[in-house]
Amino acid sequence: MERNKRLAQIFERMADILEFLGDNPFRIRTYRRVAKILENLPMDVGEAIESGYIYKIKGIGGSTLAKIEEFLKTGTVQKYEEFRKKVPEELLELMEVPGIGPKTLKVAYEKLGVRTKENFIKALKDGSLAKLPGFGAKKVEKILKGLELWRQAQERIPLVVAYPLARNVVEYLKGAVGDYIERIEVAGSLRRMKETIRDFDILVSAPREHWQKIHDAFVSYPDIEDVQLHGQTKSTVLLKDHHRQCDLRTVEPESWGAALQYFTGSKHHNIKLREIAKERGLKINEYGVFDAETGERVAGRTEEEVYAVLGMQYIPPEIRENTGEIEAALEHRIPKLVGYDELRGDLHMHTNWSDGLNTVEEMVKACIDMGYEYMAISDHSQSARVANGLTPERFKLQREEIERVRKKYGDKISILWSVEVDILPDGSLDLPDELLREFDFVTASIHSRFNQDNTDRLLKAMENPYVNLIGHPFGRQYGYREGYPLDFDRVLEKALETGTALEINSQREDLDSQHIRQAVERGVKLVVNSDAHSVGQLWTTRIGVGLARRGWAKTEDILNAQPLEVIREFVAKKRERLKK
DNA sequence: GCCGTTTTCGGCCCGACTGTTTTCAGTCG
Repeated sequence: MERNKRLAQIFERMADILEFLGDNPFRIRTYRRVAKILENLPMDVGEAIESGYIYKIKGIGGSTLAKIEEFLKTGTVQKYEEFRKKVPEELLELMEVPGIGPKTLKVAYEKLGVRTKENFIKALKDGSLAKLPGFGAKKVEKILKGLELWRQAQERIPLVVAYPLARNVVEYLKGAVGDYIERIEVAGSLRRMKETIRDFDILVSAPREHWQKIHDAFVSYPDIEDVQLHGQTKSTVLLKDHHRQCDLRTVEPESWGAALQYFTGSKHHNIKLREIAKERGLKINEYGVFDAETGERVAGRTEEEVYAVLGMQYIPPEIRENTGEIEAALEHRIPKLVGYDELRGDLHMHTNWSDGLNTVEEMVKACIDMGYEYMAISDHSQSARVANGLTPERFKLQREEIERVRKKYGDKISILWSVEVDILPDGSLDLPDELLREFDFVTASIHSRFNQDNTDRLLKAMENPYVNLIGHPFGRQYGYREGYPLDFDRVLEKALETGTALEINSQREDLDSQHIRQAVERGVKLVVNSDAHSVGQLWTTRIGVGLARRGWAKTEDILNAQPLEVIREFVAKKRERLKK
């Protein structure tokens, strides 16, 4: 899949260059769309061509196909190589800066001879850009501010970090001006549960006479670094935490659904939606859906209404990426995704026996509060020395404590005795089979040698009859640490063959939604876990369910959305099948 | 660039805000 990514980058880059050159905007859009398609291709491009899959994709035409074939043959695209000579790479980077667009750069390039980032900043500061027609002091100041913002917001933050930050703002607003608010929701990429987040969009519906009070309260939020915009329909602030930009928009209640749909995006999803609306003689914007002829309002109060009037099934926010969901909704074949309230248990958490903060009893009480029917205590095994991993002897002592807690809380929740056993460099496990067979559920994970391809290591671990789940398969922490190289296709195949599940690790965001979608399509079972090291981290399974939904996972795809008997059966079946 | 039982040519999503304008261009989401 590396090739897909590289090719997608080429198309994205060509779009940037064309934008700079002032080319036909629709051609630019096409290139960007192609890049997006390639990124989300469920198979390698070469395979997509051989199998004929690619010919069925709408949006890939003759000349795109020729470029793809050229790339497969020569490793590059001639047209791209030509384009590259026309613009300094450094300038293209600046297009990501808020306030700087292609036209600004082009003027600087042509009128001032700017060729580098440094040149550009100099032109801003010495006033030479401000003198040009169409520019002025304020514009320059805005761009300088944008540069600073860009530097800080370079890094998108992981969803699991962003989520509570946005929630805090919402809770604050509810407390401060809740009486005036009819509805409030975080929209944007956070609502879509995208793996990483750049900024927050908060949407409020309220009668117009209260809007100003709501915006006044918003810009008085205590953890603000800077107020950038303070209007009565839209305000923008910069939060201190991670320098995130946070927008607030207010709309009339009759526009709530249309606005929520609009501000949730994604952009590609919305564009496609409007095309369809247009075909049907409708016009759709953030205020509602209207008859294109008469201007009469046909929908807008709820999101459901908006999709229904377009002849579509309701599309859950998590899959609004224009990767097939719109076509599916038109044909009413969007599956019912696993729900946020459907998790019946959490199968991965640590206690103070290894590197967790809380006792077994504290974790159990917290899981009862979460409303779980079952849970698994899964401390580290011995070779995880930094994590205070347990030797077989200490596991026996731990088991005795779990037995004691079971007696106390057994009527409220089923406590599984589990382990996160280390997969050693040769693919063998850190504990003997005689001990592994005693556990109710076994998760195996890699915690060493992150720089090598670990495919064979994982495959071997999956062949052990007592291993039920591979923990954080890619060994990554989204936004912080790239995972090791892995042949995911082979992992999926082996998982299916051996009856082993793969973990959606909520805090690490490993797997990501594309992997999840592949697993779901292949029929591999998944488990959504928190990997909590304290009671305060148990909530994060909400993130994992969000990722699962982004990957189109249904209830039956998620093992821990099933009754305990199903999990017991899953464990027994593998042991039976691979009996030694 | 792509696309088509209303088109193989002429379309291609939509609105707000800002700054530099006196009617609009550029940028953003």
